[in-house]
Amino acid sequence: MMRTDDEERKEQKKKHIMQAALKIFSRKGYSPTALDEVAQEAGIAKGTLYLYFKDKEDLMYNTLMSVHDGLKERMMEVIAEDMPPLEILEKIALIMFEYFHEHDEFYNIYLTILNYNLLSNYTHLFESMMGRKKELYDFEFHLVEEAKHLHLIRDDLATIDIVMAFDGIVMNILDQIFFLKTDEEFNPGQKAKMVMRLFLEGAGRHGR
Amino acid sequence: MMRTDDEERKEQKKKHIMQAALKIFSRKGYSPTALDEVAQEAGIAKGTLYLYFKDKEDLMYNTLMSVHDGLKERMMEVIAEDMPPLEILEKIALIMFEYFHEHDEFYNIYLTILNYNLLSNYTHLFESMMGRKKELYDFEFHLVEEAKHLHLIRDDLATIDIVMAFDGIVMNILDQIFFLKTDEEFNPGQKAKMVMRLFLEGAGRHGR
Amino acid sequence: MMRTDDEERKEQKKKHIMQAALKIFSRKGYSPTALDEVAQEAGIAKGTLYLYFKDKEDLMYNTLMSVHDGLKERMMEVIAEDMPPLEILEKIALIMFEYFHEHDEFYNIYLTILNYNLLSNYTHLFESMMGRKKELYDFEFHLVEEAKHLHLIRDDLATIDIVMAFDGIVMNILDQIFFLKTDEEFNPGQKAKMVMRLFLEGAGRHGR
Amino acid sequence: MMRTDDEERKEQKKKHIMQAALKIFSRKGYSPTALDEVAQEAGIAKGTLYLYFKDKEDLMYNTLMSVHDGLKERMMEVIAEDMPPLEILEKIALIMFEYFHEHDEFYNIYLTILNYNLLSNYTHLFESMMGRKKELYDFEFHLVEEAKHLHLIRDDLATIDIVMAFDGIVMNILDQIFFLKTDEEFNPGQKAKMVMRLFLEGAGRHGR
DNA sequence: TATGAATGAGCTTTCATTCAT
DNA sequence: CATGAATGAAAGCTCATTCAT
Repeated sequence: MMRTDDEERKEQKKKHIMQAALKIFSRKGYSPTALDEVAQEAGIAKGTLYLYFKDKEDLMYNTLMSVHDGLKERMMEVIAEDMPPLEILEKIALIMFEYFHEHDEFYNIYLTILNYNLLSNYTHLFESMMGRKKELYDFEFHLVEEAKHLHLIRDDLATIDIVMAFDGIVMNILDQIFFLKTDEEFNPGQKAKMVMRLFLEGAGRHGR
Repeated sequence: MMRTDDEERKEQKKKHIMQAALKIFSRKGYSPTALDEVAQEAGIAKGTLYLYFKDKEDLMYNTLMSVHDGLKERMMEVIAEDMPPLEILEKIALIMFEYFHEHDEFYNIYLTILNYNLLSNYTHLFESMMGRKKELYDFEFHLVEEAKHLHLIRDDLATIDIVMAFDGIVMNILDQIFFLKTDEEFNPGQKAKMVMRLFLEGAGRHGR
Repeated sequence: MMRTDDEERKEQKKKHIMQAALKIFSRKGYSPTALDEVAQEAGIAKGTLYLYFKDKEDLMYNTLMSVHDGLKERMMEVIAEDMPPLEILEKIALIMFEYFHEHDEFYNIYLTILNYNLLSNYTHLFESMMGRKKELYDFEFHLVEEAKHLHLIRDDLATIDIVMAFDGIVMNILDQIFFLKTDEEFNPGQKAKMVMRLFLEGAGRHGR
Repeated sequence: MMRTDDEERKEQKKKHIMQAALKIFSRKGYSPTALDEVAQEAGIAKGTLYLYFKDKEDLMYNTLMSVHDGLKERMMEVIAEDMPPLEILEKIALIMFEYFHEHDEFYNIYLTILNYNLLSNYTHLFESMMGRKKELYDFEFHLVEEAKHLHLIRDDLATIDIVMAFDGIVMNILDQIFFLKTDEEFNPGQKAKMVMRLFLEGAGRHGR
């Protein structure tokens, strides 16, 4: 089946271009990135970009989505496993840490995703990313609810607040890696455990 | 004193322009914002912008700084008060909630500030914002250390992690307002209290 | 008579402004000169320029003309004197050397005048300067003709060519001062004599 | 060799653009020339200019240099020939006359070159042109020195003055063509001979 | 399929000129 | 008379997009 071969090759090249795009977008942001530079990074002609992507926004869109797909896939595997909700939450934190630690360049873009508001010119991208984010929140929401049910999570606080707190801790610990850049080696597993302790037990010394 | 009057007026006009700039920058981000639009929003001619600001970046810079100054001032007042560290932390959360709730447009810009990486083209802005952010972290760091000393905060976790967690919770709860836009009226005081409970006690049901 | 006083004052101020304009125009040329800078140099507000001159071109025009008037006046005095033609020519050279040596800033502008072609956008200025230049040529033409008549100048060459040669030597010796900037003190009288020798006797060693 | 073909074509197009640029620059001077007009003259889009030249100054620079290269080449050929110094000087005059007569538009630009002072904003251009001018002067200086040695040129006058005089005569005779525009056909060879006679023998009637 | 030269709309910035004070 | 804030046309330059090869 030649067709499939061709498609395979095409898909491969798309990936190649998106890798280059990720690098540049992540370094400069969307608007300041010139497609010239992306093409150069990918080692192709500028015109070729348009054989694989409709326009600049489409390139950005696909790059973001594809890169986010990697994260999502890893998340899916976890969800599929039959584990207690709090362990899943820890896994989520772990995956975030691992994934971003492995994919340096992804991080800035991911923040751009979350910082969706500034992309509001680009409706399509905006709405898709919004959807993705909500998906994760929804899943975490579901986990927390389940944990509440199992009396693992306090039930005197709104689930949504708890979800936001969890997500906030994870994201900021991540930021710590990229922003503060402490010398010590980053250990995802250890950090995920720490996050869970902070998240579940709190920072206070209550009674202990 | 005529001089002062003139300067006063000039300062006033600068503020006026920055308000317009804030609106547009916050809606579109830096690069996609055309100064045409800012001028129109401010009700002035494009050329007039250059009487008050050196160039586009200078306008962005001053707008961000001035708007952040408002927040910083409020923070300063709190710092000046002689209160226990945990109450100050709560005050910080409160101020964040109040300030951003009052200043809708500020929020996106503030995220842009935090999402500093994408502004790395604009070194001056970048470094100033970096400095501002570190200032706040440093202060929070100091508070947490003090609280540890007073046995109010557990001492088995790194202070920096605790600070990041606190900041993360606050920021994400904020995001909730703007992103999730739940119908219920946002009550800053209540939210701040909730944040402190979550932060100090954790989300878990341990023992209770 | 108040009127005359007023006019006097006005004329004085015009001169003052033109002095400033000369400085800047001479430094930068016409187009690159910003009226802001002229106003600043003159110590007045930009708007004030328009009370004395119709527009930028008018300012340039008057500045050039007025400054050229100074030279022309000196020339006139010479013409008035009743001297043999060759001595008048030497006087002309002398005046050029003296005048430009005294008025540094005038020189560039004067070259601009002569380099009239590039000012062809500015028709009025162009034509006036053209007229001025022709006047001088005409006078020199007349002198050479007279000298031919007196058998002081060879008559086997076209008068116009001789005039152009004379003017060319004078102008280039001038250039030498400003361009080559030899250290030795510039002595106008001596240079004028030298020019006349070169002009009349030639550079060759014929027979001597 | 495809590569060479491409480069050839590119070079050709560059030349084409510079021709258009020369036309407009020569008509209006540097600052008043709008690139729009150059593009129109060249029959291309404005953006295309930037594919061949870094910016406006680069276009000006290359145009001037390339056009001056043509003259310089012709000069080089003469220098290469083994001729007596005075004949070389005559050749130089001849080349100037021929070259400028053939290249109408070049002349104004050339004056601009010489009228270097007003280009002092544009340092790079300025210095290069200054260098070119000095080169010619140096060569002429060398010729005159040689001629002095051969007792062809009087030795009671400074060589530099003689050079300036020669150059001045040539330049002003040139000006005659463009400025005075006498109807009679311009005959470069004849003019060059006349210049040499004037230059060597002088305009005076001494003894003859 | 791939190229990269060419385009031109759109941007930032400058500055001669005006006019309310 | 004098001011200088305000204007807006016009310039240089960039870059996403197209298209002939």
